[in-house]
Amino acid sequence: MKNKKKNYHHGDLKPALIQAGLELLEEQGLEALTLRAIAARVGVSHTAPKNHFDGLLGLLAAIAAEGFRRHATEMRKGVEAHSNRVDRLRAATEGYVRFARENPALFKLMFSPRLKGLGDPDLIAAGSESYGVLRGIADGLEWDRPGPARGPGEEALRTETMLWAFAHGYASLLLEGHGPAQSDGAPMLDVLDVMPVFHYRD
Amino acid sequence: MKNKKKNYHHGDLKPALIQAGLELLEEQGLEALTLRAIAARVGVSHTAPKNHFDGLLGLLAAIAAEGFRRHATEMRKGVEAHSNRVDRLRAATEGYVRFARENPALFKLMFSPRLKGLGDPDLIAAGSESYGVLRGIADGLEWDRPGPARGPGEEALRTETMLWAFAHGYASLLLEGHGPAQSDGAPMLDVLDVMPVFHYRD
DNA sequence: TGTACATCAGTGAACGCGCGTTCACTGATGTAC
DNA sequence: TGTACATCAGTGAACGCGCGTTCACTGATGTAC
Repeated sequence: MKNKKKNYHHGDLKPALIQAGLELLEEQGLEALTLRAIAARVGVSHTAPKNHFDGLLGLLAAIAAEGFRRHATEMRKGVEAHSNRVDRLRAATEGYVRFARENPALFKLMFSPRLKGLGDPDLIAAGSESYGVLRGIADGLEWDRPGPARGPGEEALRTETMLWAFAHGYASLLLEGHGPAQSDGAPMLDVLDVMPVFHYRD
Repeated sequence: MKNKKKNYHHGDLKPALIQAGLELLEEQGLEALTLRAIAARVGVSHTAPKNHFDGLLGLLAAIAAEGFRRHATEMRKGVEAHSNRVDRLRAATEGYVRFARENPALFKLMFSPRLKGLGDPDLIAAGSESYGVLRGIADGLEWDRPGPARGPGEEALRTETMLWAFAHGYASLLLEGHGPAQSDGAPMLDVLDVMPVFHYRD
């Protein structure tokens, strides 16, 4: 039944469109992600997605949500191989950057301002899941102690902010080709060789 | 002569187009930056820019180059107020982020992949000028000493990479509204309260 | 000082393109009886 | 077991939109003599 030729109804169009979008992103980049191109890849008319998504933006949001879920998985994968908390943090950071390197167009889509204003619940939940990985690991860690003492809540937020800014910035520079020394084609220093050293407050 | 009404020739069209582009960016964002819109703002037909720029991309490159020059200026402004090297570095970082906050669309254009592949010499030079500010200030500074000892060249590259990743990531999260705690509308922690502490190697 | 003429800078109509959306439709499926 | 019918999912032609580019043109300017 599933492989019957020439079904008038596709039968599984919604996930098929998301999958096609992910493939298109990888092969042709963010600008190629149009309703017509995605539908054509599935072999369906370009008006068919309207039955499953709220226009192009709805479909893009679903693709981005899947991206955040994979992003979270990529970070967790490295984390679970370590028990030491600092090692776990380093593995998560490495996963953050690895995901961006291996899925550059998807990474850009995930952080696209077009989707931010949409308020799509699935996308928001997936984003929180991804943020939660870094957040959970960073909690209780510090990397230096400048300034006055802080409450544990503020200290945690500070660590998260530092870590996200660094990981996100490293990934962005990498994708944009704007990193130090990259103008002459040299590779960027490895992220683990550059990231701050964190320690666990006793 | 300059203010004569209804001049057939504009007389100063090239810089006027760049200025109009900067204003459009500020008022309507990156997506509004089309040949037609820029030309209309100057009061000229939308084919006129062809006489001064190599199509839309050429004009965008000129606008981005002006952006990098202002970016460099913004960083230098804070730097010159301090003599202590660590303070100078912090001021430069603050300038980096302030520029992004005050010119979000221009900042995005400057790092747009569309322009990276263009190879426009003026744009490359302006980018290098901006990079050079952080690079010059970061040289000789470190923020910790993990791992084996390094040569001074590699250590400098490491400091630059760390600093750019952090500043660029902080600015990006800020613009995208994806920072920690921002989903519930809370402001991000100040960049200076979050950035790593650098010290000067004796 | 005047004239001829080449060059420069801007015009505006037309073009082709790809986009998302709308709309009337139709084939397939599921359900009530 | 069969039939009627509502609903669902996909079709394909048409539409309007804004875009950058092309093209023949024209008004203004500068220069040679």
